[in-house]
Amino acid sequence: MARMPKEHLEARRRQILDAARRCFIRNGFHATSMQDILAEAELSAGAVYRYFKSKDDIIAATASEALAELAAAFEADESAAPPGLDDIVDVVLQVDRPPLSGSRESAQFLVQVWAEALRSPLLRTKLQTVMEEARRVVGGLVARHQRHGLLSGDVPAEQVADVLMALVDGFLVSRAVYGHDGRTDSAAFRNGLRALMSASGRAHG
Amino acid sequence: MARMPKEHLEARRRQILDAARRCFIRNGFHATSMQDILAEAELSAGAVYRYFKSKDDIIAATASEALAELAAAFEADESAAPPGLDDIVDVVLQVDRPPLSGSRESAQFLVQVWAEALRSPLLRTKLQTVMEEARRVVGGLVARHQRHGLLSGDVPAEQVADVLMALVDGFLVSRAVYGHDGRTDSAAFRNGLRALMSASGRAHG
DNA sequence: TTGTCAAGGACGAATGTTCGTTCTACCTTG
DNA sequence: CAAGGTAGAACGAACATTCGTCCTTGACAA
Repeated sequence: MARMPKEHLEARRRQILDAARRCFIRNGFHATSMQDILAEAELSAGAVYRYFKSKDDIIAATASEALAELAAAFEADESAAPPGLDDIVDVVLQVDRPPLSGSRESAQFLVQVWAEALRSPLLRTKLQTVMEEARRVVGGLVARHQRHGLLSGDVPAEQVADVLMALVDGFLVSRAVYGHDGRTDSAAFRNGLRALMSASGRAHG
Repeated sequence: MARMPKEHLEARRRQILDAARRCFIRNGFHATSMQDILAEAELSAGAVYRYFKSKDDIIAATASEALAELAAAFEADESAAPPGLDDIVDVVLQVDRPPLSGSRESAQFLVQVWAEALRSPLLRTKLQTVMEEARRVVGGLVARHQRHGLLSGDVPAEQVADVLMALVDGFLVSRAVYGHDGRTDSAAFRNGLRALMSASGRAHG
């Protein structure tokens, strides 16, 4: 019996997933062909189909991985020292797998995942689960601030959490679409958010 | 000569674009086939190809239309009475073409457009142009608030504007992915944002 | 250590399908 | 009735996937 070390099996999977991810970022899930992935991974069709049973399988695997990284970034924040509410955007900066990409690519891939979630009920459910958990984490953060009197307790923590989550998503969109200019600099973003958070309560024209 | 009334030509275009848009929302640009569009529009291939020279042409037309609607929503805000900063999200609620969809579908389509902008330089440029203009409008709104002392003048208006723009984008993502629950209710969202904006300036744990 | 072997792994041409698009014949309209 | 509009079959290209073949690997006996 010539069974190869299981680490090589995992390495091949990684090789394929990374290549596929690069392709998906470049062209989206459905405009990249299998041949694109094969070329990027420098493997033959037969080789790839040994590790994944279909293209949809590869799509699901890469998307799930991205969501898992996003979830991990939020969960890491829960146990860590509670940051200021205006640091929330930095959470997404942790979502970044070194060998592949800078944070820009991660943001771009997440945009593709959102789009795909609109047509794949399974992926959609996974995404909703991850964001539900993230909302819980951020909601706890908000509630803590409310208890410390740093934030009005009149408004449900969840509503504020939803705003912060939207900020994260919106920042990801900016980063994905506009790239690395001032608009996607997290420090400038945090600065703007801090200014907004210290506005006088009644803002009306 | 049997030239048909020009209004019918425009009506056919509209019919095709609307059908295509519905398909694109349902399945994304590249997972919907021409046959899907033909069936949805209840037209033959020959008919559709009289009005659009390719599928990419249809994609570009629908995407441009969506961006134009987004731009119009922002520009409408510029001339109108200046709303409170926390009303900014309502701007996107105007981006909604009646016969086609509720605001949910518009949000879903915009997510698809974002994803497509990552692979189409032309669409990307258009999107950047629209958002640049929107940033100018929102930036002016922020500057006005700063002049009235409702917002600190220490921070560049653009940075605050970027945060608000991200809020809009993030709200669109929520609306697209999660649908019509509390999280996508603009009133609740505005409520949360208002709470956040009246936080004490030093928010740190 | 080294030679042998069976099974796992990789390849790439082949397959059937589906895609976007075109073409020709027919119909409708002013 | 002529020109514009429509239909739907037909086309080649490109797609995801499979298959037969060959190569590589690790286990094991000597």
